[in-house]
Amino acid sequence: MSKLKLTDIAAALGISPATVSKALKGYSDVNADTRKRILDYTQQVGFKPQYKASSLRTGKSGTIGVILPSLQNLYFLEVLEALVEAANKVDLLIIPLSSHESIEQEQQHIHTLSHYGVDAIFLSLTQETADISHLEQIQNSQVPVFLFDKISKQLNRPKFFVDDRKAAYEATRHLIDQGCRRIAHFRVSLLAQTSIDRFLGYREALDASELPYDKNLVFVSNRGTQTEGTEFVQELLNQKMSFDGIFAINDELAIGAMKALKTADISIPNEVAVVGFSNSILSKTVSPQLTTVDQGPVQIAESMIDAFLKYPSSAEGDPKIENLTIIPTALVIRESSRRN
Amino acid sequence: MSKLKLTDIAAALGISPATVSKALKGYSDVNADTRKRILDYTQQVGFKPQYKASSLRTGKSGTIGVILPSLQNLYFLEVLEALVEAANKVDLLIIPLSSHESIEQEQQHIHTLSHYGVDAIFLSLTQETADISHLEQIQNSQVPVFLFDKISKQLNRPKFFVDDRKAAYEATRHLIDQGCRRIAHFRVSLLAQTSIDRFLGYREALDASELPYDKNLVFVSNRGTQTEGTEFVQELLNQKMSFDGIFAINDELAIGAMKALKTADISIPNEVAVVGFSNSILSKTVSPQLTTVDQGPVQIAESMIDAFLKYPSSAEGDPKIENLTIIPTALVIRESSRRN
DNA sequence: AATACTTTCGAAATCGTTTTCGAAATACTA
DNA sequence: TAGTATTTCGAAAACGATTTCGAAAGTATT
Repeated sequence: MSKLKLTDIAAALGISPATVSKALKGYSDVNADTRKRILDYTQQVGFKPQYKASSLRTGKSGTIGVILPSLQNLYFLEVLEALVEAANKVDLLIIPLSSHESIEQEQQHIHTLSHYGVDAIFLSLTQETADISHLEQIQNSQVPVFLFDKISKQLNRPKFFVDDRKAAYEATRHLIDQGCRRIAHFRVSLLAQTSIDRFLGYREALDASELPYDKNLVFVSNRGTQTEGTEFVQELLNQKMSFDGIFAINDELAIGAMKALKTADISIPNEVAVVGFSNSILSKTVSPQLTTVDQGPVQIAESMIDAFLKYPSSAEGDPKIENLTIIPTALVIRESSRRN
Repeated sequence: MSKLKLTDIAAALGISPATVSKALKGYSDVNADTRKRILDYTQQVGFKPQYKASSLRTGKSGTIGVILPSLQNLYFLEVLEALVEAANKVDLLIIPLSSHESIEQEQQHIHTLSHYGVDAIFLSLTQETADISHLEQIQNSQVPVFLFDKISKQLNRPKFFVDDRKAAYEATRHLIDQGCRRIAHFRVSLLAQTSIDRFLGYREALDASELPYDKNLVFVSNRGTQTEGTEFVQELLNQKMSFDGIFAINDELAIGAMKALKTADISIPNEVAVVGFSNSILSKTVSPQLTTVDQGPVQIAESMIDAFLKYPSSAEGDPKIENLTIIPTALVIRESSRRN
C-alpha cells in the first residue's frame, strides 16, 4: 500500500483535489459541511500532505539548517538540543551541520543547505572567519541567514549573541570580590571575536579595581582543551609566578587548570580561585564544582526561532537597521571560587 | 537575482533541460563535448539542482530522520554527532528529533518524518516501549526504519546495538579481577532491555567466579542521575552493608556514587572500585577518572549509514532474515578501578 | 545503395501539491 | 422578477526537476 495522496482522498470523497487542499489549509471558500467531511476523513485515514510536493509549490520546506563550528563542543550541542526542541514546538525541523572550524566547509554547507531549500540558516562562524568575503553570497542570497554566538559585525544580518565583555567583566569582578589580586587569564585565538571580547572584559575589571595588568598571566590556547589548561598552570608554577585566581575562557581550560592545581596540592578556591565559561555539564560534575558563566543556550535557541517566525515582517522594515539580540548571561557561582 | 533553475542553464547554453539534467546525473546518452560544456558552465555559475524539485520526481530526499529517546543524554548526543559526520561524507543530511522517552512523541515523530519524506528513519526506542503496537505502522511503511541501541526484538527491522550482556560481563569480571568480592549494581528500569541485559551480564560474571548474588546490593534507579547514584551509596553505608565494588549501568550513576564515596572518605579504587557505562565525556573529566564501557558511538553511526546506503539490495533478499549488527564495546580502564 | 545499428538529443509526461480564476449555484436587493 | 452579490467548487496551470520514448543524424554492415 503506497502512501496516500491528496488525489486519493479527493477520489474517495468524490470531490476535487483543489477543494481538499483548501479545506486542509483552512481557506474560507469551502462549505462548512464539506470541510468537516474532509477533515473527518483525513483524520480517520491519517492523511497529511507530503511536504516535498507542497514545498515545491509554496517554496517553504519547514526546515532550518544549523551550521555550528564544532559538534565536540558541549555548548554548541546544548544550543543544538534547544533548537531541536524549540523548532519542534512550532512544527519545524532542524538540519545540523558542522563546519569543523573550516571556512571551506562553512561555505560548502551554506551552499548545500541553500540548494536543499531550507527556510533559513542559523550560522555560527568559525573562529578564523575574520575575512567574510566568502560569505558575501549570503548577503544577496534567497535564504535568510541568522548569525549567532560567533558572529561578524560586518555582516548585515540578524545577530544573536551574549555580551561576552560584560560577562567576562562580571566573572573577573567576582574573583576580585573574593579577594583575588593576581588573576591569570586563559584565552584562545587572538582572532575570534568572543575571545577578544572576553579578554577586554577581563582587562576592564582589572582596571576598574585598579589592579595592574600583567601580560605574563595571559595564556593563549590553540584548541581550548583540558590538556592545555593543565599545561598553563604547570608553566605558571614552573616560572614561580604568583597568582591567586584563574579566569578561563571556557570550562575545559578551567577544568584542566584545576587538575594541575589539585596535583600540585594547591587548594581551590582558597589559594587559587577558578572561573570558567559556558556552564557545560562538565562544570557541575567536576569537584570542586566549577564557577562559570551560563550562556543561556535555551534562550538563544528560542529567540532565534522566534525571530525566524516573524522574520519577513520585521526584516522588510529597514534592512539597514542592524538587528541585534543580546542574550543575558548569568554567573553561576560554585565551589571553585566561593571563599568564606 | 532569483535562484538559478535548470531551465536557465539550458536556455543559456541553447540546449534542452533534459540534456542538462542527464549530463549532471552522468547519464551516458550525452555527447562528451556537450557534457563538458554543461559541466563547465554549471561549475562556473555555481548551479546545483534544487533538491525539493528533484526529490519530488525521484522520491529520494537525501535526508535521514533520527529519533532519540533523549537529547540530554551524552551518549545519544555523541551518536547524533557521529551520524551528522558520517552522513555528511556521503551527502546526506540528518534531521534529529527527541521523543523525550514518550511513546506518543515517538509515534508522532515517525509520522512527521514519514510525511516529510525522509529516506530512512533511525530509531532508538523509549525505555517503556515494551509494547510495540504503536509501531506496527512502520512494519509496512514505505520508509525504511533502522533500530539502534534501544531496540525491540519484536520488530523485524535492521538492528544495531552493543552486546550489553557481554559488556556488562566483562566490566563485572574486571572488578572481580581487581579483587572485588561484593559488587553492588546500580541499574535502571526493569523493563528496558539494555538494563535487563546488563544485569544479566553482571549475574553471569558473579556466577562464573562462584560469587554469591546478593539482591540487597542491587539498586533500581528511576532516571539514572548522579543524585540517585549518591543516594544509593548513602543507603549502602547507612545499612552498613559491606561492598568493595560498584558496577553502574551508566556514567552518571557511577559518578554520583563516587561523590558519596569521596564524601565518606572511602578510597577509590582501593576500598571500593567503580565502573560505569558509556564512556561519556564526563568519565574522563571526573577524578578519579572513571573506568567505563565504550559503546562506540562512531561505529554505530557508521554502520548504520553504511547499511542504509546498501539497503535496498541487502533487504530485498529475504525480509525474514533478521538483520543484526553488533557493535563492539571496549572496557576503558581508568583510575576508578585500577588497583595495584 | 539500402539496411541496420549507435549516438545524441528534446518534447512531453510526471512527481503531489497549491493557487488562480472563472463557472455554477444560491441568496439577496431593488 | 430581473439583476447583483455571495458562496462553493473544480479545471488547469503552476513549482523545478527527472525520465521515457521516439526522432534525427551519423556509422557500420551487406
